[in-house]
Amino acid sequence: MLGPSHNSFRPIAYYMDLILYLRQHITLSPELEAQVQEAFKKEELPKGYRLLSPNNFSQKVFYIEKGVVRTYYIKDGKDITHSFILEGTFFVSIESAFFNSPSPYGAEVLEQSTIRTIPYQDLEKVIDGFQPLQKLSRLVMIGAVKTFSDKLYSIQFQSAQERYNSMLEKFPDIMLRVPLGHIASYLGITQETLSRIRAGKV
Amino acid sequence: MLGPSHNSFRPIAYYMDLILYLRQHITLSPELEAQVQEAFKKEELPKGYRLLSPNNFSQKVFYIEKGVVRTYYIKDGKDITHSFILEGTFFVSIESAFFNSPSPYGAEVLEQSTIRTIPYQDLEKVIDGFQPLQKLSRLVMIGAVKTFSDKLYSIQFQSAQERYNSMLEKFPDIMLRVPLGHIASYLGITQETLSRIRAGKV
DNA sequence: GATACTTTTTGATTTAGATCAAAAGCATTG
DNA sequence: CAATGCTTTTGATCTAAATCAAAAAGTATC
Repeated sequence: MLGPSHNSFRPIAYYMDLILYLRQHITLSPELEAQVQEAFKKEELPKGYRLLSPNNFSQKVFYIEKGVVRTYYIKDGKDITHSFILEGTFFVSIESAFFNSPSPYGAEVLEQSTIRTIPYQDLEKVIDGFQPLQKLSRLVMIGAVKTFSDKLYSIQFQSAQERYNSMLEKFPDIMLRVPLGHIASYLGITQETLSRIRAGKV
Repeated sequence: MLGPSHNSFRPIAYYMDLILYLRQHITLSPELEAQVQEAFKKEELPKGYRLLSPNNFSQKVFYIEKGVVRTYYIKDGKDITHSFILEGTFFVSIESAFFNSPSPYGAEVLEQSTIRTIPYQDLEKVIDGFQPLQKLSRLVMIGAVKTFSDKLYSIQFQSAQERYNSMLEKFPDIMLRVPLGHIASYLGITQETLSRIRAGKV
């Protein structure tokens, strides 16, 4: 799953239109803009809507204009949060789109969200036709690598307490928007431990 | 640190010339080939050679034609292996090259190696000039994302024993080429624990 | 406002793996 | 082939966080 690149200074805007997002990063010709508008289908999705199910194929690329999406997988029957994806972020199942295998992850909408969707094949065609998009797509990938690299570091080298603290610092808003259990599994700890950390009983 | 994309079926070739590598993935015009040959400086580096030091800047992009490189960082005074990089792989400090901050990681040569080097700025220029390279660089990024994603999964959800087993399975050669201590820190465990696992005393 | 359901907290116990310390194996070198 | 310096293994103890179980708090429903 290619997720957020939280590292890039994300404005605390609760709406990030796709075209505006692109304009922030590259110069859009009217032609490209039209193609993007056309190619990315826009949908309003309700809380709980399942964008993809674990162990299924999905070659769709999503862009969150508004809302929160959670990706997760099922390990030993338990639901583990893999990432939270906020407005202004692309995501896609790496496994499905790039490696042609089923996605181990599922994705569900946590709040009523506005999401734009495009099949990966179509996106590739659009990208190939426009130089600036090629550059942007590389940047998006770099952001994703950084995100994973940072998360790996935190899981491998930080204590539960440290991870909680830095999450509070980096994403104070997410802590308020999603239930504790999801936060805990995202941090790689149990809900009980997270509860104890919050209570300072640790 | 952008590391290996082990997922892509890497041949057990102990030499992977840069041009041959590129030819496997894209069509090289004679012009592009000449530019690549020119731009990537080739060096023979001895065991122990330090390609980059933790907490320094380095905007260089490396490609391993032959040998093994280890990236690591220092956590609480301890040297922790972050990745092993084998022949046929590009790597670069994400932090330095893309985010303009010092690299938390160092990199050292573990065996006498043949390595090609290019400043990131120069590489960007070459990439921008050639459509096929743009595509390839996206693929390399995707591979890196997958590698991190997989490693994150294994650290977060597999036991030490499981991680050891899957490493044995995926990279039997690496286990024979590098000292145990490096393997252990790469797996996120102590050398003692790894030793016990190997002895089946766990 | 009592009933049922969900989420969070608290408590007791267990465990995987870390830490500390030392012994055993293995190489290199003079 | 002793002497020295690594690398790996073994042993004893400790600890962060998991697990299991239940209580408390919060929210929604009739």
